[in-house]
Amino acid sequence: MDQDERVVFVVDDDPSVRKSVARLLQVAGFRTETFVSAVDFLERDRDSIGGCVVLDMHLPELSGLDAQVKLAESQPLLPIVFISGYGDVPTSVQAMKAGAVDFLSKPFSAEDLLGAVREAFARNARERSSRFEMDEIRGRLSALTPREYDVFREVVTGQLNKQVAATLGIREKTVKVHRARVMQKMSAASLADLVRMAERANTGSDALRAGSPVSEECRP
Amino acid sequence: MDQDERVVFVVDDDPSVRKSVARLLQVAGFRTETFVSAVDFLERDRDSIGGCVVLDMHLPELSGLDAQVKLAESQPLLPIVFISGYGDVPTSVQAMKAGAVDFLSKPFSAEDLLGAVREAFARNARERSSRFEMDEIRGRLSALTPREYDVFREVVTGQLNKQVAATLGIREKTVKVHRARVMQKMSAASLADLVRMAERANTGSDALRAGSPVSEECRP
DNA sequence: TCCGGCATTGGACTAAGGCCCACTTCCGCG
DNA sequence: CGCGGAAGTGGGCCTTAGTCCAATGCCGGA
Repeated sequence: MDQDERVVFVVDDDPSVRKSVARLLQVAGFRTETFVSAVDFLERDRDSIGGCVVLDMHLPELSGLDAQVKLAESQPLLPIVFISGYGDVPTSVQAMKAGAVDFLSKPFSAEDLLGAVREAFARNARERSSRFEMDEIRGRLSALTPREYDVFREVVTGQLNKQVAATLGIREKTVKVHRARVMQKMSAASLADLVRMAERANTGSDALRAGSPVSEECRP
Repeated sequence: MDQDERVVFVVDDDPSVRKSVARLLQVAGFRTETFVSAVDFLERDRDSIGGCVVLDMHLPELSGLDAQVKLAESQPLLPIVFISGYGDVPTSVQAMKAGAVDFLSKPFSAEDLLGAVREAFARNARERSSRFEMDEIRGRLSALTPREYDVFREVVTGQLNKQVAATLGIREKTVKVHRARVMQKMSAASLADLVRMAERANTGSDALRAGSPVSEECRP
């Protein structure tokens, strides 16, 4: 799913735009797939496919913004480059706030589109590799038995075996056994490794949540 | 610099806008300061002040976008809420790409402005606390002697004292001494703590850089 | 019912880390 | 030129951590 599974999905109801955009991207070396509507596109199986979406803002049935929301809910997260004929400011701002890579007004230059698509690819690659890493860690984490997980949590917060034993109400000896198994199952060469894994497994989901909730700090 | 040092800086060349925006924010409980031009604002001493900026896009001398760039170069990083009379799409997109919180077209509703300012405050608070934490760590880090720093780097990658001694060409005994001092100076209660500090000290500057550079992954 | 996974503990032993104290060398600074 | 900080070295002692082998009790599935 690595190299050639990187596609630019072009979604526009105007055949001439689809054609010209697709050609432009193909000439630049991108693989493309075109869709007439967002609904069509969303029906396509996108599992384990990387790349990005060039999405027209004004589509029948499902608008660009709605498609963006739907896309954000599904896996894998494909960055969006919007293109729009008579784009208005609020729409473009909304799109950018929702994480779009760029918002190009037609007519746009080839350089602008290619630049945006490249940026989208880069973003997708980052997102992808960080997700891959996290899935890897989570997978190993799920292979831990409940008790091992208990020990894991305590250990990565810096507790000594003795302290872990006290909190869990077991012998220090037992903690050692669990701990050794944790290190094995997590493929951690050292405690430092384990701590780093714990960090990623957390910061990952936090990062996704960050930004939206209106917390306490926004009060005047 | 905590509670009351949170100000909304309102920058607009139109007196009536300044007045109404300031009043609106004050009624909502925000402290405000108004400026006629971006140049004026940039001259103000903003050290250790939190809050955000409500910035008009169309200003004489220095435009909103230019002011945004200048502001991004200086400390502290104040989130920007743009307001614009006849905003065009490319400008708004550019502003959002450069990290603006929102881009409101005049006339805008009180709710929209207040919502944006609250979001900006929240973002500022997050940025601030993470920066504070990082400064704290960096400060301690800079208190380490060169040798201690060497040991620190090796230790947080999970090397055993023996291995550290080998790479540095010193006795394991000496490593232990340095290591102990590192733990003290960094106020780390455990190796896990130390590793986490090392992570933050790194991810911090990385996070700021991320997003802009066009790396290798963007090729088709 | 028997087997395997899980949790638990024990003993013995080695390696590694932490702490206390003392001592030397080098180097810049007053 | 002496002083102090930084670095390196050493011994001793204790605590922790890691490892190998072994064993018990529990529970659910074949």
